[in-house]
Order: sequence, then C-alpha cells, then structure tokens
Amino acid sequence: MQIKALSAATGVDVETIRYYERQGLLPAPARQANGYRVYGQPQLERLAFIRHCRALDMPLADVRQLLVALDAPGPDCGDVNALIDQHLARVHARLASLRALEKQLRRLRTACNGQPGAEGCGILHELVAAAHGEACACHGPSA
Amino acid sequence: MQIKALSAATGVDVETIRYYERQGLLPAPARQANGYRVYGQPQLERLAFIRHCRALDMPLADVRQLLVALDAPGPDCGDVNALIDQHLARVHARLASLRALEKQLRRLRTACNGQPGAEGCGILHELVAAAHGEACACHGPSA
DNA sequence: GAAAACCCTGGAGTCGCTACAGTGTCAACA
DNA sequence: TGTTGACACTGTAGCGACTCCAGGGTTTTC
Repeated sequence: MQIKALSAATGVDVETIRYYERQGLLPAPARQANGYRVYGQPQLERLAFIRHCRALDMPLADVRQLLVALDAPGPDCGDVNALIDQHLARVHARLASLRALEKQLRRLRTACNGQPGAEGCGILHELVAAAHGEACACHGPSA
Repeated sequence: MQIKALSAATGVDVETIRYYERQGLLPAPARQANGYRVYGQPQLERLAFIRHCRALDMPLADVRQLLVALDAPGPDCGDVNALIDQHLARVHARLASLRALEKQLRRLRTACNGQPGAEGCGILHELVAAAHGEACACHGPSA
C-alpha cells in the first residue's frame, strides 16, 4: 500500500500522514527501491487509532502517550485514565466558558436598536461601555 | 503612560500590546525622545475595547472590522450585526460539537475495568476497537 | 559606579495541520 | 519512443494569537 492508498483507506490527507511520521506518531515505514513509502495493515490501524483520538479532540501529545501505552504495556492503566480525565476536564472547562460566551453574545445581539448609522449602533455602544468598565449588556451590571 | 503602565492598567501583556500594534489594531503611538512608546486615555480605551472583544472570543479579524466601524461610522450597523451573528453561529456550532465530545469521553472513561496492566485497559481496547471501525463505547454501536 | 528595572527590535517557537515549490518516478497511450 | 498525467519525494512557509528570547539601549536607584 502506497501513501495515497493509505490516505484513501483512512480518510487522512497524504500530507497529514507524512506530518504524523515527522512528529514520531507513525514509525518510519519501509521504502520501495524508488524511495516510496510502503504501508501495511498495522500502520493502517495505528493511523486509524490516531484519527479516532483526534476525533475526540485530544492533542497529539496525548495521543503520543496513548501510543506509548499501547506499544509497551506498563504496570497499570492509571496513566491512560489520568489522561482521559484531564482531557475531560479541559473539555468541561471549555464547555462552561463557551456557554457563558453564548449567553453574552445573545444579550449583546439584542442591544442593536435598529437605528441606521453606526453611531447609534447599540452593539458598538455596549462594547465601548464595556471597555470603560461600565455595565454592559453582555457582561451584566457587575462587570 | 509608558507601555508597562498601559499593560498594568488593562491587564494586557506588554508583548501583546506590541503585537496588536504590529497587527494594526492599535495605531503606532507617539514616542519619547529615547524611542519609548507613550500612550494616553484613547489608546487605553481602544485596547480595553479589543480585550473585551477577545474576551468574547472574537478573532482579531472581526475586532479589526469593529474598530473600523467605530473609527469611521458607516451608513448603517448591518455589518456589525452580521459579524455578531456569524460569531454567535460559530460559538453555537462549537458548543454542539463539544457537548457531543464530552458525552463520548464520559462513556470512554467508564470503559476502564480497573484491571491492572495496560493490556486489560478497557479504554485502550475501546480506542483500538474504534480504529477497527467496530462499535466503541465512545462512538456507540452505529459507528 | 553598579545593579535593577524598564524599554527597544527582530526573530523563533507554539499547535495541527495545509499548501506550496521544485524535483523524481512510473504506467498508459499515441 | 515520446509524452502526458498521476503519483511520489523533500523542504519550507503559512495560519492565529500570542509568547518568549537574544542582544542591545536607557533610566532610576542605591
């Protein structure tokens, strides 16, 4: 299997496959006499594993650690658990801040009074007010 | 006010202030005889405006557009509205995908059977199974 | 006079790709 | 046999929004 075939089989871009190799996530594959990379089933599975982790939005550094755990099974899977937990915590935090953000934007959106002219634009007024540290529709009276 | 004072007044890192200047978000400030940047109240407000937008997670390109609208009030604030709406849509989409992600990670987390040894690690098994295209705890039986 | 704290510029690093430029190789067809 | 097209290779630069550093100059304080 050449790189294009691997790409087609996994849906991973050719450039991305070479990138993963450079980053040490995929081991350097065998080469044909002409220098072309050749892949087999194990590499395909490893690549699919990486993509699944990426689909879970894990950073490559985490994926690397999971691959290490996979390659050389250590004394326990505590590391793997910790990694997933950390990632879950990150996702959780990001979720909370996005939720707050959405609320703020919604409020800000309602600030447009529909008057023509940017001078009368309630949104810009709100943002400027916020810059002054005053109460603003999006951050509320406390901020 | 020198750059450090502006930084202290706004909570924006000195490097970031210079970065905003390079990016054209802050106009080039006046300089002292020794070449040091000098800032006044208008720059402070502009910087606060930028930071508020950033706190709303807007990309700098959007902030730039808002600053243009602020500097040269155009015929109407439709652009500003459109910008906020687009941003809201982005936040919304990201929120949905993060929610799905969290669910997947939670399910994956429960896959650890607590057995010692990474060989028995349910999480790694799940991830490998997913790589095979089999049903996995995190993506469910359909994927 | 020396040290600490501030300022400057310019460049490189982060992350996870993506997109070239410039070149080599191979199979198919006229 | 020549040529076209699809594929392969390497190496480098770009994205966004910073962040950090090297290598220097200036100002204040002791």
